[in-house]
Formats: sequence, C-alpha cells, structure tokens
Amino acid sequence: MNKLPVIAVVGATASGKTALAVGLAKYYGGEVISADSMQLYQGMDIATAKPTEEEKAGVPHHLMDFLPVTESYSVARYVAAANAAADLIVSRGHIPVIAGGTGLYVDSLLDNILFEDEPDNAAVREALKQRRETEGIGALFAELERVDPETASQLHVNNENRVLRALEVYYLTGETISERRRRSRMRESCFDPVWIGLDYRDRQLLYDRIDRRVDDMMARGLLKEAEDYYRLPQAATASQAIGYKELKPFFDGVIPPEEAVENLKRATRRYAKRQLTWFRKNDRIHWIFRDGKTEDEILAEALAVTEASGKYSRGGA
RNA sequence: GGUGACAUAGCCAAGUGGUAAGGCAGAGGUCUGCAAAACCUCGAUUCCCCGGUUCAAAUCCGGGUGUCACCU
Repeated sequence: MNKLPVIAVVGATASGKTALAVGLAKYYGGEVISADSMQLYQGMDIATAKPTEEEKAGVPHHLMDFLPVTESYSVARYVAAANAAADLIVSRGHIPVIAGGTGLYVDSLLDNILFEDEPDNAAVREALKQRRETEGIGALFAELERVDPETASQLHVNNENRVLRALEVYYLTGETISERRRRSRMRESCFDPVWIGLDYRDRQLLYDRIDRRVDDMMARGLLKEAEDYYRLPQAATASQAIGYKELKPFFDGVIPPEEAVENLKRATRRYAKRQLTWFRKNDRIHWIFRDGKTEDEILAEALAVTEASGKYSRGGA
C-alpha cells in the first residue's frame, strides 16, 4: 500500500501552530486539517483563537467552524471526518497538513485507531451514573477489577469518567475495553506523516505568550462572545472549552473581572502543560524550539525537516 | 530618636518545648467514543542571622539585621 505523505504540526496552545501550518501549506500546495476539539465549533471564534481569513491566507481549512455548539462530538467522529477530508485533499493532488493541539485526535487519526460501531449507549450510561450515585465509585471500580482487571489496573478509582466508560463498553458489547483497544491498533495506518512540534525551551516564554493572548482576547470582545454563548443551550463538549467557564463566576458577580481573567490565563497555562506532556512521549516529533526566532526562521527550520524527509514535492496542484 | 509587633517554600500561611499542617503558584505523569475534559504524583534535613537555656528549640532568653505600625 502506498502511504499518503502528510505533515502534522503539533504543540501547545499559543505556540504558533496556525501560522506554521499555513506557511507549510502554501509552500507545498497543501490544505489544513484542524485537529482541535474546540475550533470545530461554529462561533467561539475569540475563545478558541480561530484563525482569521487573513491568517488562513487563502489556504483551505477543514474540520473547523462547522459544528453547532449544541452538538456533542467525539474522537470517533473526528477520525471519520478527518479521513474523509484527507481523501478529498489528496484527490485534488494536495498535501494534508494536520494542525492542532488535541493530541488524542491527532494520534487517533494518524495511527489509524479503529473506532467500531457501538450500539446506542444512553441507557447503559445512565444506569451506570445512577449506580455511581447509589453504590459509589468504589463499588463500580471493584466490579471493573472483576470483569476487566487489565483496564482496572491502569485506572485510578477517582477517575470516574474512565471507570464508567470501561464498564459501559463491557456491558454494551460483552467485550472488555482492553480487548477492543488491542484490536483498534491492528490496522496499519495509511498515513506517512512527518511530525513537527512547536515548543519553547524557556517555558516562561510560552506562558507570556498565553497571557498576552488572553489579554488580547479580552480586548477583542471575549466577554461579549461569552455572554452570547451563555444564551444558548450548552452541549457537553463545547462547554468544556477554556474561555467562557472561567468568566462565568464574574458574570454571576462572585469575583471581580481581573480575577476571572487571571483564572483564565492559569487554566490556559495548565492546558498547555498537559498538551506538552501528551506530545512529549511521541518520539516521532521533530521539535522546533521557538525561543527568540522569527516566524520566517521557524518556517525555514520546519521546511528543512520536511525536505530532509524526501516525502514531498513542492507545488502541489 | 523612642515604643511595639512581626520575620516559616516563589507567594499566602498553621504551628507557643517533642522532631515543620494546609492553600496558591509551579513541576512531572496517565490517557482509545465529552480530551481546552477527567485523573494521579511531587516541594522546607529546616523556620532571618549569631549566641545561650534544655535530653529536646520554629517555639524560651540575649544580641544583631530587616519589615511594618504608632509616637516624637
């Protein structure tokens, strides 16, 4: 099988993925597939730091700004949609540039994780939630230890989401989540990616950038955007976004605005740290450390990596 | 100049003779259908400095330094 050459641009929030992805796409004649669990929502433009038309510079962006905030999403849906987008891009003779900070999405796509169809699960999940209330998480964890000791040994009791999910899969399919996990990795990926990661040697520089970007978001009307958002019914996925929920206590009159902004910055810093933890273990990534470099220098460094791989020819269509 | 209070981790801070709580910030990590979520782990061989009392001192005593408050 001929694998599809793709470029993956990853890194923490505010590390400059958008600009680099666009730069690479322009150089090779590529199109961007966003791998961001929040930028895929419609609206939420300021909070999710969605690129403007100007920043996109004419490069088509897929899986961005298409889903109503009232709708929930999942990795499984992402992988299916991103594969379709990649097919489309390749059929045009272009190169897919996957760019985003949602590590789970990027990895699942590029490693071709198989998400099998599951029967409708609402009832089972509800029943489990009910039991968590009445019996407590300890009892459910003990049950998981019985039916799927392998998964139980990898989970902490307090991680209720995962414990519940593991039991849900078991009751839904009659199969343990560990068995399914094994099977999900058996198909070889059809992608042949070059991974480029953006980071700073000096973490403080990243944090400074984050702080500045939050201030900038406030200046551009984040409060207004949040107010509009709270007028809508909230779906599970979108409500997890960093941006509005940190401002909520201010709207409720519980804390002063400066404190809400400070909390927002801190939440973003912590998010960035978690992203780095995720990507750090991926040893296929060629890291570019931005400290003190210009956008041009960073693009040049990235191009040196992609060119050295010998996988791409310039120009595209 | 005088009087008094205080000095504990990057910050806030408990501890008044028995071997340094807690919170925040920060760091490291886990991750397969809500992942910008959820979850786990980690800071003081030492309490401003010097000396003394005591089996034992962050805790008591003396001196020094610093900060703050009030007075002149």
